[in-house]
Amino acid sequence: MRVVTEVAALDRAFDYAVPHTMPMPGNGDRVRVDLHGRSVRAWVESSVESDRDLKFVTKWLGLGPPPELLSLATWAGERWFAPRSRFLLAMSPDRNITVLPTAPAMSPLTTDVASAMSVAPPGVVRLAPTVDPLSIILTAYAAASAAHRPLLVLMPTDAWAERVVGRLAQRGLSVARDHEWDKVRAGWPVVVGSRGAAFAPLSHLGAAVIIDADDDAFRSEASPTWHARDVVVERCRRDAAPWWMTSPVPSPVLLSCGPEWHDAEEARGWPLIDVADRRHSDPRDGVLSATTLTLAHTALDSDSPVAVAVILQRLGRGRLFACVRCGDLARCAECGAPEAEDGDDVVCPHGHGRRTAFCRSCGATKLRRVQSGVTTLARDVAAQLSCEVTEVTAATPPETPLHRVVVGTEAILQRVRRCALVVFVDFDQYLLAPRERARRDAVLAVARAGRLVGARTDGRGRVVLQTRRGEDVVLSALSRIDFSALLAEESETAEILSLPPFGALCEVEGEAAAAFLDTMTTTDVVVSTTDKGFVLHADTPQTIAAALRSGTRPPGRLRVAMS
DNA sequence: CGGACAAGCTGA
DNA sequence: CAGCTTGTCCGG
Repeated sequence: MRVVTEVAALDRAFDYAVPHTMPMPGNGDRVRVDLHGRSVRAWVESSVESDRDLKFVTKWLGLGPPPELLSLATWAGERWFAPRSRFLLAMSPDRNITVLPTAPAMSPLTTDVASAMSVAPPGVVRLAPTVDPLSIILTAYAAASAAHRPLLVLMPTDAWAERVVGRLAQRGLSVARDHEWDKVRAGWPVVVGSRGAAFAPLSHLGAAVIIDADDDAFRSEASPTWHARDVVVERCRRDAAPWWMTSPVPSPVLLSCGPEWHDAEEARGWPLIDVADRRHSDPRDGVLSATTLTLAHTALDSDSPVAVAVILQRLGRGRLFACVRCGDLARCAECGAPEAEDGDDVVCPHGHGRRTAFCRSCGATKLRRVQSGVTTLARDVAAQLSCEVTEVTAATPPETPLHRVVVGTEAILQRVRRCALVVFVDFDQYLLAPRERARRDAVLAVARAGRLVGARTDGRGRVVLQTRRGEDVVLSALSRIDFSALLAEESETAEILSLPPFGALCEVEGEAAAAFLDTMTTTDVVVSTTDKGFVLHADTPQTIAAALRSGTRPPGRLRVAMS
């Protein structure tokens, strides 16, 4: 019997004999074996016999992934240059499971549920942020039940997944959460989860749905940096199952996965968006502009428990300098990054040069160090609105009671369900950020904010973007709810730079990186250096993975992040 | 990865 | 030469 061990550094198969007293384990099952003096857990890969004198399997531990998924783990390992065991672990239960419950039959849709279905065919669905995705999920369920196979649904957060479970159960569907491993493995009709559910142990998919597929939450932040979108598309391809993936503004990578569909009335599903241009505002105004203040007071008159959410995208760790007179932040003229102090000068942290310290907005020559961050902002907002505020960051415990005004980072968009007004205090932090992704992040943040305030057709909530920029492609796209120019530009940049989906890249970092790359024998990848390490470019991830496999790993730390 | 095994060092 | 450290090898 051939097994794959849990030892990540040992990504190869070993053969063992099964004792006569033990029933023959199935492929994918978990067993315990002795390996070079230690006892390790392993997955059964195949039952091939060997004529060598083999050690015996010590114990049968329980069920593992269905046999059909073993090759998916191999595929993922090759795709993201990682040991198979990492993915087999993601498909396995966290405790030993030896028996499975009996899965309920797939119930047909009742007529009222069927009438709530959308007609979107499989593919990428451009779905305005406030539009309820349930109709897409039900459409996919209909497809899955026709094939008598389960539906897999991925939501960006666990909280949202939990709400979807409730709503589907209400409609009479038998739903399992992804962490209910035994139910999933037994073939429950619907499985709902977040990113990790991409590896849910279903032998075959009937259909799959990813809501908000462009959300960052779908990429594993730890190595291996796999993406749920790619895993689900691959699973659907293998099972010949249809998939639906939604995004308010589908990225070029998402669009490369399949055909795109959208509603002609799309703009109605976006919130009302106001652009508060602060270029000519009185420098003595506070952090909230006059326009914002008026809207905030209207919002406070509403019956929404949380009325106003003020969001500051977290600033970099460096010290910030602002004009003593008008308060404008010292920023690099080229890349927009906040500048740092160096003697009497300020310098760009990205090496775009130095200049004598003066304010670009009002010409004053005196800059002072300012505290950036949520606490300062909260104090200023409280003073301007003369009311109590609650600070909300990722560190805020979920049970914290909220005042009617909340101030904080983007974590607010996860923490607050509804409010009347969302204010992006310094929207330029997105627009001026040097990162390639910043503009997309800006639009997605506004889309998320839209879910708190509701659609423009409801006419109640709104989103305010405070800016000092005049012409900007993001601002004009959001004002008109027309993202075609933005998408064309994004796609063009990706094509010119050979970024996904037009090419693949991979970051290689760590003390062993340089020595490791030297051992590679392939010439199909282009290696360039960055401040942190190296970036590999090639036509596909498979090309990069093959190049990496042609090398040998020297001792030392090595981090490989494949796109 | 981490156990096995060999070779090297130390002190009585 | 026992007892311990350090380094390399390799796993069924």
